[in-house]
Amino acid sequence: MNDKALEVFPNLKNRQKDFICSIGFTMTVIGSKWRAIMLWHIIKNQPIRYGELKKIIPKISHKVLSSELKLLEEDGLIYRKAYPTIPPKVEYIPTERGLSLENILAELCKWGKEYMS
Amino acid sequence: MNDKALEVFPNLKNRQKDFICSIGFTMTVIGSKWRAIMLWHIIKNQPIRYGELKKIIPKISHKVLSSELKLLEEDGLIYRKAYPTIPPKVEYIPTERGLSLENILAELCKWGKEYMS
DNA sequence: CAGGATCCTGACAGATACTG
DNA sequence: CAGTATCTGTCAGGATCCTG
Repeated sequence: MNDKALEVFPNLKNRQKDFICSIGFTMTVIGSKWRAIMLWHIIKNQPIRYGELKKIIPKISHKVLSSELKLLEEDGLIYRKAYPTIPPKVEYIPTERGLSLENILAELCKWGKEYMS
Repeated sequence: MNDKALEVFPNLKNRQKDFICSIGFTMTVIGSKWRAIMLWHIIKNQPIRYGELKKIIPKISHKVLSSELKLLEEDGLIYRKAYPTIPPKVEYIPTERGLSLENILAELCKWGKEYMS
């Protein structure tokens, strides 16, 4: 039942096992406190560097930012391009799969805007 | 900045205060583990009774189901209609505001389906 | 600059039992 | 039937300091 999902999202097995419905599955992928926001900004500002992302989302901690970036990468939603320079430089860009969520994120953004000034 | 949001979603002040972007706001409303799933089934099976919802989402516990229902009600996304009979009967139906999320939920469902069999 | 390593805490979440 | 009450555990998320 979830075999296909686990094939495509290998690290999912460490997070949640069985999804009664596909909404639960999608929410496991983007439903954390920061992941949707991060993916949104990565899409809108690609390529974006670690520090820039931190500036755009100031409230997120380094630990959460880096661990969530890793999860997004493991889920194949973003791609991490590291330049072996000193000081290091890392850029993040969305993958095709990440871009497939753009419409949803845009809708989330739009809906929320109606209740904010 | 969030004054309007707090007006319309009074109980939000107990959950999260400042939203850097509207995606974060929307996710606070529907981004929990169960809330999106619950709202989806309430929309699709309205009016739906407590026990029916529990059957559709078997993995959720009574405690979480009832507390999340209360949150959905406080956020004005669903309406709770209680019949003062014995045994009690309660029906849940989406409000206009709840229905305004239907498209988003449908998209979440559609996206997830592509990765499940 | 872009993180990793630790340590810590409260909110989320589950199990079970009970009730008007 | 539709929930509470209680007790417990887990884990996302935060603070802080360290490093190639």
